[in-house]
Amino acid sequence: MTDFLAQRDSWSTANCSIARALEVVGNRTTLLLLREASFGTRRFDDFARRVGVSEPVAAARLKQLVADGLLDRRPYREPGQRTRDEYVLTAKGRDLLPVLVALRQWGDAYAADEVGPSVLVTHHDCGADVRARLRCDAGHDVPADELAVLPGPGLRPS
Amino acid sequence: MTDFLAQRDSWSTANCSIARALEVVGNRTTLLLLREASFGTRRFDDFARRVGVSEPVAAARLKQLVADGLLDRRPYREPGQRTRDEYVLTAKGRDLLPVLVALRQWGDAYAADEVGPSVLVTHHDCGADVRARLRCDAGHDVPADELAVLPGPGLRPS
DNA sequence: TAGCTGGCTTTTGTTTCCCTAAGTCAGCGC
DNA sequence: GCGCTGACTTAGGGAAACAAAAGCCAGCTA
Repeated sequence: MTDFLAQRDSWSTANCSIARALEVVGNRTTLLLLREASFGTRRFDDFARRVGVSEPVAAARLKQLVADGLLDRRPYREPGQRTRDEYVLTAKGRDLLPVLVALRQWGDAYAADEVGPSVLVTHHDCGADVRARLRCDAGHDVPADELAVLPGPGLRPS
Repeated sequence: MTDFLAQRDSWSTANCSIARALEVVGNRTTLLLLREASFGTRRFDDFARRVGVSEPVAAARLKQLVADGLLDRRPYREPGQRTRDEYVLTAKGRDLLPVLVALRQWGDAYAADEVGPSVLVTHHDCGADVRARLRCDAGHDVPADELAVLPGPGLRPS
């Protein structure tokens, strides 16, 4: 980490994966729409109402999420209803679930109601609470102070 | 999940932990400043330059992060230099690391350079890559399709 | 004590995000 | 074929976030 920090100024943040991810989801409304999609919401006006956002904004953000490949838009038909479009998470969108779980976990710990969180996320198979944990590929749980940051192959001089 | 969705409209998102977390960190610059803090950056102008943000914005966001308890501001002194203030992560701020790791992971997978990510996060003790994983308290790894969402104690009627 | 440097603040202007209110359009039920 | 409903789009405007440029101030160094 010390070595890393010493050469920290030799490269730019142009290739930072966090910054790039935030260009796609770095905005409140987008993440809340993904929350709703993960809850199973599919219809346009449900998204707008449940997220608490106006229709023009919901339309613009949903369109962008489809363009970015996080949501899939496809026609569906309920009996006795006309054909509609629904929005469902793609694999790319589902892969953001750890971000949402980690945010919820932090919010539960530091910004929740006194009575507790409004939503519980559990493991469907066993009923236990689900958390986002840092683990290394060798299988260890990794506390924050055991993280090391190193320059990677995509490092660019600034 | 189906039961949950059926009653989804009976409560509001006023007590959503994700929304509350996003009121603190739901903005690109704030998360990038926390990224820098997690890399070990401490000085004001290093934050501004490395995040790529103007000084007024860096000053405002850092002040807010201190007010929110994610960063601690304290005086320090390098030999031969005058006293300065530095910004270091608090426990509350460190608890956001899973969010940053999850974002980086997603960015590495879907938005990284062809040559690879610019930064590697590893376990200091064993050198293996670190990831944010969903795990339940019973110890199982939880894939996205095994998540269940249930109403919690802080649920509010809308 | 005069200058230099780090760490901000002030000013001004632009862009992005979001709102409300109203309008459009397609298709099903009647 | 007429209205209704769901799914948007258009128009107009306010607030927040950001940038560039410049100024201020404290405390070392000389």
